[in-house]
Amino acid sequence: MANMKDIARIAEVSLGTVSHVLNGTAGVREPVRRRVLEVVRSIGYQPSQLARGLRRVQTNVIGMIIPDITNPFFPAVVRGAEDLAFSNGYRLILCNTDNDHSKELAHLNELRTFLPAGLIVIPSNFSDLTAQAQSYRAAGAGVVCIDRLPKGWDGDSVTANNQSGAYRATQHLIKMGHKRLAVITGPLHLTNAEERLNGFKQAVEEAGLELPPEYVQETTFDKQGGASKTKLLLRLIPPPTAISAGNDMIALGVLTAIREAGLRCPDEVSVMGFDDLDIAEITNPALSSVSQSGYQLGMTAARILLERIAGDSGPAKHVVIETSMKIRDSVAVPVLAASPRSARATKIKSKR
Amino acid sequence: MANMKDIARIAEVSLGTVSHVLNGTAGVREPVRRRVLEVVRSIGYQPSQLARGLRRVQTNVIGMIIPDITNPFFPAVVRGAEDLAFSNGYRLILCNTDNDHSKELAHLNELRTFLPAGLIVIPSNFSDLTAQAQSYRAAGAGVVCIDRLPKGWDGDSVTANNQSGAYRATQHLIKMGHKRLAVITGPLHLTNAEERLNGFKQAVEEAGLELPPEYVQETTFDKQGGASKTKLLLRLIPPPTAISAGNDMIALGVLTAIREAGLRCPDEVSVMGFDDLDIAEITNPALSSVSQSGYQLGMTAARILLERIAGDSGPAKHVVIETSMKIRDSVAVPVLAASPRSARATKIKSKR
DNA sequence: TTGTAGGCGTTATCAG
DNA sequence: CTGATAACGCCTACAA
Repeated sequence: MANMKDIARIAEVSLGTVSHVLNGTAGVREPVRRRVLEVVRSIGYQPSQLARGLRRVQTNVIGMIIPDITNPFFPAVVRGAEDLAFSNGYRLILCNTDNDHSKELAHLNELRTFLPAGLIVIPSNFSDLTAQAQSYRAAGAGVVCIDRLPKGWDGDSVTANNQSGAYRATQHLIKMGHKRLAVITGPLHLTNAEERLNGFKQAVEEAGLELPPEYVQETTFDKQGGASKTKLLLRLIPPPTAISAGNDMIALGVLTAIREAGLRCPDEVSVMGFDDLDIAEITNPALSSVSQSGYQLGMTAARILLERIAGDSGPAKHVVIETSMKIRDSVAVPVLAASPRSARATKIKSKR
Repeated sequence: MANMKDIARIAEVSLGTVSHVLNGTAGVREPVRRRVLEVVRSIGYQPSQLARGLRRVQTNVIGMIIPDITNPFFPAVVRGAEDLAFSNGYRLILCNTDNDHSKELAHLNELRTFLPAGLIVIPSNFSDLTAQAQSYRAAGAGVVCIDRLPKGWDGDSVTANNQSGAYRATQHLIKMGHKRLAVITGPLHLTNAEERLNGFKQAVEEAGLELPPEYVQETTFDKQGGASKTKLLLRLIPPPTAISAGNDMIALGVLTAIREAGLRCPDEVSVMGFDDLDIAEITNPALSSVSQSGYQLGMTAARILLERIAGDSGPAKHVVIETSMKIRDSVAVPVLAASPRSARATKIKSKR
C-alpha cells in the first residue's frame, strides 16, 4: 500500500508538505497543493489508520458494547449509531456481552488498546462501567450510556422515557375498565425495568386500585420468563384481567401462556407490551405496545459522542427519548366490566 | 497507559526481553520470565493493538460487511462470527452496505487501512468483491464470502444448500396434493435467490406439473414485495393453490395479502417460507419454512478465516450448510384435491 | 540468554 | 510557506 513517502517522492515535495496538504495544518501554495492532491487521487492513497492513531493517540474507532445483537431490540440501536458514526468518518467495533459483566470488562480492557475515540455502551447486569469510564475519559474518549444506566452513572446518557411510557400504557388499560392489573417486569436491577414498573405502579395508585404483591412478577426479558410468570398469575384467585409486560419478548410469552391455559386474549385477558418490535404487528392478536425508537436511541448516542469528540466538555447530558402508544388488538374491555360499562369504555376507546 | 518500556524499567530488564517473554520468541530464564510476568500482571499491561499492528502489518481485527443488521436474518450470522472470533482474540468491525455496492466499496477501502487479518462479507448487489479480495489476499488477509456469492467468486465461501432446501420444500407442497404452485423469488441476480428458484423448478418439473411464466414472480426480499406480488398472483385465473416464498420476509407479505384478499391460509392458499426466522413461529398461521442456521453460517466463516490466518493456504473452500424443514400450519391439502384424495394426502402428512 | 537499534506510517515541532 | 526530524509503542534481526 502506498504511503505518504511515496506521495512526497512522486509529487517532488517533502513528507511534511504532504501531511500539511492532507490535514490543512499549514497553508501550502496552490500549485503545490494541487500537485500533491493529484498524486493522492491517482494513486488512490488512503492514510493508515494505525499509524495515524498511534501518533495522535486517538483512532476513528468507536467501541459499541451491547448485550446481544440477536435480541431483536438492539439491531436498530446499532444501526442508528453506525449510520451517524460512519457518515462522520468513524467505524464501529461491535462487542456482545450476554449481560455478563466480566465479559463486558474484558471488552472494555481490550478496546482501550485501540485508542477509540469513544464508547457507546448498553451496560450489562451489575456493570462497573462507572469506574471504567473514568479511565476512558482520562484518555480523552467519550463514553455514552444507552437504554439503561449502571449504578452511580453520572456521564452522558440516552434513555427512553420508560416511566411515562409505562404510565400511559397502564392508564390506557385502566380506562378500558380493568381493575385487576398485573405486571411482569424485567430484572429490577436494570434501571429501565425499574422505571417501567414505577410508571405502572403510579398509574395503578392514582386510579385507587389495589395491587396485591403477587400481581407483581419479576423475570428475565424473554419469552420463557413471560410464559412461566403468566401461568402463575392465571392460577391466582382472582386472576388479573390485564397483564402489562416489561417488554415485547415477555409479552410474547404472555400471549402463548394465555392460549395454552385455554383462555383468549383480549377477550379474557388483555396484554400490553413495551418496545413495539416489528413482531408486535404479527402476533395473534396483534400486540398493543409502547413504542420506542431504537434507531433514534443509537443515533442520539452517536451524536452526543461526536460532540464530545469535537471538543464539547460541558456537563453530562441526559437525553430522554419520548415514547408513543401503539394500540392494536391485545387490549379490550374486560368481560366483567363489559355489561354495565361497555358503552362508556367503548366511547373512550373510539376517541383514540 | 503503561507500555513495554515501563515494564522493562520496573522489572529491570531490557525492552527486548519483555517482548520475548510476551511473545515467546526466545527462551528467557525462568526467574526473569516470572519477574516480567509479575510486573505485567500487577500493572495490568495490555499491548497496544495499534503499535503491534503497525509493526506486524496485521491487526487482530476482522472486518464484517453485511447488508443491514436490521434485517432479522443477519444478527445471528454476526453473532456466530463474533463468538468464534472473540474467543480467538479477534475483534469485529461491523459495516452495513444497504446492498449498495458503492457503499461496500467505500467500506472495503477504508477497512484496508486497519490492516485487518481478514474479512467476512455478505456481498451487496452487483458487488465487485472479486477484484477487491485480490488485493486483500495479496496483503495476507483472508476473505470469506457468506450466504450469496458475487459474480466470478473463486475464494472461500459458506452458503446454505438453497437448492436442495427449496427442492424439498416444494416436494412437500406437491405431496400435499398441490398442482398449481407459484413462486415469489428474491432478486435473481443474487445467487441464493437463483438457487432457491432452481430447487423449486426442479421439484415442479420432476412432478410433471405445469409452470406458467406468470407463476414465477421476482421481487425484493421483503414484506412489501411479497404482498404486492401475491395480490397479482391471486388475481390470475386460475390462481395458484400454493405459494413458495423466497424467504420468510416475503412470506410475511404473502400471508398479509392473502388475508386482505379475503382468503384463508392454509385452507385456500398454502404458503412456504425460507430461513425459519423466529417470527415463523408467531405468524398466523404459523409459517412452514426451510430452516438454515445463520449462527452456523457466521461461525463457519470465522472458522475458515482463522484457519487462513493460521497459515492454511490450500485451495478455496466451499462449505455448504444443510437445511431442514420446519413444518407448521401454513401448508395444507388444497381444497380442490381435498375430496378425492384427502385420505392419501393426510396419510403422507402424518408420516412426517 | 539477554540487550540494542532500526523501522512500521503518521503527525507535530521547529528551523530555515 | 516548506522541509527535516523526532517521537508514538511494538517487534525482530542481529550483536554481545
